[in-house]
Amino acid sequence: MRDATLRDVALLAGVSARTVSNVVNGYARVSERTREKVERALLELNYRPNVLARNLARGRSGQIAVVVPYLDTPYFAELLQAIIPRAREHGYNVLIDQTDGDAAHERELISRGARAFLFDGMIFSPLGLAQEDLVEIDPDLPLVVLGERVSNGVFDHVGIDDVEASRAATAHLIGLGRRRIAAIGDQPYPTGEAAQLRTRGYRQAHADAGLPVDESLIIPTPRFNRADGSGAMRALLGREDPPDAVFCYSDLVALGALHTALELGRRVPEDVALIGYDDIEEGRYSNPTISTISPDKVAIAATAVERLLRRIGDDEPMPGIEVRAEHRLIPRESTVGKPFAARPHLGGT
Amino acid sequence: MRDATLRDVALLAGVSARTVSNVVNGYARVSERTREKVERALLELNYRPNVLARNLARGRSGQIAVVVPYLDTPYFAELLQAIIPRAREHGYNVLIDQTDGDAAHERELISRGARAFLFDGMIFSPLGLAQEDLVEIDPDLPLVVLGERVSNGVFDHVGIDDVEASRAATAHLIGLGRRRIAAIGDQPYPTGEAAQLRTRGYRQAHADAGLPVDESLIIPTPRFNRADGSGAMRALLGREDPPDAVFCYSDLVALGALHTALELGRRVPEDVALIGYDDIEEGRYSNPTISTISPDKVAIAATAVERLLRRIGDDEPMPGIEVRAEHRLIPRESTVGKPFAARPHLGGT
DNA sequence: CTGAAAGCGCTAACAC
DNA sequence: GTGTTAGCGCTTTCAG
Repeated sequence: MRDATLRDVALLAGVSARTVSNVVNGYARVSERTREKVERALLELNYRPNVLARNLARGRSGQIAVVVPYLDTPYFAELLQAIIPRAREHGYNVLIDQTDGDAAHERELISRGARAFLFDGMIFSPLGLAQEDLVEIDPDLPLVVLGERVSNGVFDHVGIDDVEASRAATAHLIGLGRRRIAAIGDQPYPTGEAAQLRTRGYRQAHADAGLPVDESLIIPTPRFNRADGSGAMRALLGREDPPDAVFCYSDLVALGALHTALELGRRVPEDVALIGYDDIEEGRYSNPTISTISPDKVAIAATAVERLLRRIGDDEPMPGIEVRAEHRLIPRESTVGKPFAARPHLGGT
Repeated sequence: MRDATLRDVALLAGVSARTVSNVVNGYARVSERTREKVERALLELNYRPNVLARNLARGRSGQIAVVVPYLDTPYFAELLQAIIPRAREHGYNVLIDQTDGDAAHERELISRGARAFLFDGMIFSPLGLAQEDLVEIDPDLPLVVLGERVSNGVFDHVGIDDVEASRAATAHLIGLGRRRIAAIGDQPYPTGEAAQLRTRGYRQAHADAGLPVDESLIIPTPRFNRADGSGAMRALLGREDPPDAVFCYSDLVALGALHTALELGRRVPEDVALIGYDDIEEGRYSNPTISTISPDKVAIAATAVERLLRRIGDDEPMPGIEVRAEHRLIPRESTVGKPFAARPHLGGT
């Protein structure tokens, strides 16, 4: 049997479609008697509004898109986990897409998706697209960008202060007495802005401490994953003058680096200390556990959704703003060692 | 400026909406001349079909829902990663939802979502819902269930042979000479069918080897995550007669157990060997790496999507079938030790 | 407070 | 081949 439509309900209740609609959506005041009649009919026919029709009539899709480069990157998975319930609270469904960092795909989504009424707005974590590409987006598309870009005034941007966080991470290593500190994850090309901010913080920490930067210790990697960290670490440890500490641009990189360091017989942190970035759960269970920069993901998710819905709600395009979420440094075993184990102190001068 | 509609294009091209629709959708044959005219108009107006309107007219939503308990569980993330491109190939968008294992939420999705035209079909990995709950679903909802349930004939089911995989995992440990083998992850209640299948395989391996099962070594856990594995391992190692091997019902459980074993000063695999389940990437980078049961996720994803689309396409409800995906056991360091390290052999009698 | 009716933009009989 | 047109099911303006 076909599902009941609004009209069926109206017929049964002996009222017009308009009134049923009012009841269903809680719009205008409906008299007590009418409401009861309608509600009985609603129940009897087990009515469910057809979302498609509703949205067509309303001129919106009721969905927001969340676009990330990779779904199986724990950081994004954890972020999504926080975004979905927030969106749902506000009656929005979440359409997820992964771009694999493909610039064409990212551009396509930005230019077509919203216009096709696939979604009303988008939370976007760009990878393939450089800052300059983002200026060409449709200013009518409600957009919130996550991560390390800076708003250009047309979309909102939410992220942490990457330069400062990276500076703090590097300073933490310096404070522990490390002097040859490598950095894994630089991306010295236009789409690598995220990485470059971290490199900047790394340099700044060195400058603050009056330490020179050995450029050969800054290792570029195509992505921020385990394999990248592993490969870079292997190269670093193969040198005659290996580093005594490494600032990794993601926890995944740190985990890959850790794996390889141990495999090659190095002790962590005694021989080489490691700090990551993102604070994914995995880093709390590795052996040793990974020190990290912890961005406030819940706040990022909540802010992103809140800003996006506000943009969707406003007809006038509103100027893009910049939101800084909190972050903190969490020292764990990969820099400060096991809590109760007796081991030589490496810190101090 | 408002976006161009089909009608605008028709007007400009001097044809009817019908013809434009034909061109856009590649339906009936259109004469070369007309097609050209239309395509020029299409381009000139930069036309994009309104998906909402199209779907309303077609009576479908063009979306499939993928419902998993937790998005930040690597196994699900990896599965989703494989599902999304498959669905997209066929022109479907993927709506993702996480239920947190909440039975009410799961039931709600099953009963309402499709009827509201939110999605045309659903790939579902149930957690809160017991097998018996699934029989009550709308037989008209195209549904593919993932994981450890068995099809009841109304929906399709795709998964691996859990009993056999679990038997093999346990037999692997027995073959290495282990005799006191614990199992972490049992769930002796109606919604724990997944876990129970694994326990069954565990028992079977013991029976095959003529070994008794120490019931106190079967540790139930509420979920399959790191914290569960860690807690269970702590309890096991606190006993006077600790196990010399553990079969963990997920890699996450194994990773948590590993963390705690090392923390308590045990050597893995010398003192206690560990095997997991799922083959998530994390297990290939842990120290030591985790032996595991590897389900063919790509095949599972492809099969699930393919079956679902077939069900969506068929008007007649088709009988649910059972699809078994491949799996294999991957021995890694957590059972067989480091490849080149000199260490005492524990195998043999 | 409620009814009638005009769309939302597209698809797909049904004609010609 | 192509045009006409009646919906898809809901929202919402305009009357009353």
